[in-house]
Amino acid sequence: MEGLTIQEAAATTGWSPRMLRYIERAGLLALVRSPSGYRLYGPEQLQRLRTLRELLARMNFGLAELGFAMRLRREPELRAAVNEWLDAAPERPEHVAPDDWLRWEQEKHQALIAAAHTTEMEMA
Amino acid sequence: MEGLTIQEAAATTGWSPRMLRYIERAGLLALVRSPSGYRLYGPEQLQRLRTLRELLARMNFGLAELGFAMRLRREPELRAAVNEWLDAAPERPEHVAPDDWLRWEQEKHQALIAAAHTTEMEMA
DNA sequence: CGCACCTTGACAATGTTTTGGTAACGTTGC
DNA sequence: GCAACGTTACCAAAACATTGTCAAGGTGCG
Repeated sequence: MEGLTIQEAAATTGWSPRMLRYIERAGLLALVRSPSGYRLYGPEQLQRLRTLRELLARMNFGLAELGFAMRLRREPELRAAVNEWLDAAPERPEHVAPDDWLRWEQEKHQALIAAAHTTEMEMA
Repeated sequence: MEGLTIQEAAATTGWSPRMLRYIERAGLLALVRSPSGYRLYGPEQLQRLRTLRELLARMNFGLAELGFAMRLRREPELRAAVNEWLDAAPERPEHVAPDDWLRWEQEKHQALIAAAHTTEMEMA
């Protein structure tokens, strides 16, 4: 009785069973297993899964990116290397639009969104 | 004369001209432009591009991930949200293989590589 | 036992990112 | 002015991420 099965968890979190397995495999959620190997979802896991949904939707990124963020925490070498590279940024060009790249991350999506239906620009 | 043109830069860094434009657009490298709009690559940029290559190859990730790392630096809200979610990790399950997820990031590749042609396993 | 659930693994459809090519047009240098 | 380069903008192929589905087999329970 210690926890819901995958299908029940799917029902209450909005993820599909397939995705729940994917998320576990991605290392984003650790689960207890029943003696026979069934995944068991406790209240904490369920909460975490719901929060995860909001997080991805709200901040506009995906599981892969979150996985990388996790990697950055757990691999000091990786973190160091990435930071070192990013720190070396203060570029030659004095005249750089500092928020230029920001557009990029958004446009990736908007490009398609815009293509889909050309309306709905007011939502922003 | 202040800096190489894109094709010259490509030649000395190993990136294709196409990729050099992509990298700039991704906000990973800021460039000076000539009066007529030509991208100009100085020694620093060239060095940065070479370093970038090594970094990605050595730590096994891509431009998108680096872009996200950059996003994490520049968007406090994002960083806070991600950290908050990850901090809530100390899971129910006491018995978690701590390096389990690591396999994932690697297997992603191997899966397809193996599927491609079942030969050529010796190349590794 | 039988039925509905679970497991892993594979194959595939879809969506997105990465990368290349090409077209249309401006720049540089001889 | 012409050849060889640069620019942006677009289309397309390849790679990867996301998601579904199905097969083969184990588990739980009436």
